[in-house]
Amino acid sequence: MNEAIALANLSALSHPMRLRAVRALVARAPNGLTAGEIATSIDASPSKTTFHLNLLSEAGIVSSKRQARHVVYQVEFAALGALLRYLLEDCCGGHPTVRECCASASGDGPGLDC
Amino acid sequence: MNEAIALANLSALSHPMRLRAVRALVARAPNGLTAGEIATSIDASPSKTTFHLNLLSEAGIVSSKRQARHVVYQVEFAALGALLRYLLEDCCGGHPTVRECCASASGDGPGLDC
DNA sequence: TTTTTACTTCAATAATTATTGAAATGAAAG
DNA sequence: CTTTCATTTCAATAATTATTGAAGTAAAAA
Repeated sequence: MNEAIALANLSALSHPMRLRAVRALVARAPNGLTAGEIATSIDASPSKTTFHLNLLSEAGIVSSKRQARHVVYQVEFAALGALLRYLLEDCCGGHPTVRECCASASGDGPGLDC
Repeated sequence: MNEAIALANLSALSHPMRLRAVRALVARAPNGLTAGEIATSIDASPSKTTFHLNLLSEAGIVSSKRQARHVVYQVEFAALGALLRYLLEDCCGGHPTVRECCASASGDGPGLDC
């Protein structure tokens, strides 16, 4: 992970349709969803969906493979993990406040209002 | 944290100057930096710097206060923590792969290549 | 109280990003 | 081999975001 990749990742996630697409894919992991299913779930036209999925794909946040007439998209958890790690470690300097927000998400730390 | 705030946060971070400004502020936390020092450190004109700092400020990622002739900016770690938590928990569903990338950033988990 | 320093605002322009809808492609079914 | 389905591509347009530089504001120094 480096600045350029992190920026591409952040840009890719910073659009409502794309963030929703990612969440839909997370909900259906590890099987993924077809482009058409994603289009339906985010209520977007086919070309719009392709446009946004391409950005996510170029950023490495999703991958795709053709299956017969469908194209199945899957979320790349490792890419998201790398982005979060970069933000936490390289951008926030591993600051305790930030680290504890991530830790408290797993229910083990003290309850913070993150 | 909700989708709209998360999107504003992601947008705010997805510009090279803004991400660098945040990193510069993290490096100087908790004291912060003046607008002029930030401008110097990211090599930007005064108005450009104000423009970008305003976006970060509106997103809640930085705060500012006037001190004599200077305006001192500080990074809001809680906001960054809330964003990371939202991404980890609400967007990634707390998926182990993502969680472990954050955990391994603190050096305690198994070494993953995040 | 004029000048200097530090920063912000504003309006014009440039650049990037997003949307639209029609045409094209790839793959299977008839 | 034509048709249908699923998706992508493309070109035109719209919308948003970023840059520029000049003018304005706030605070302290001269």
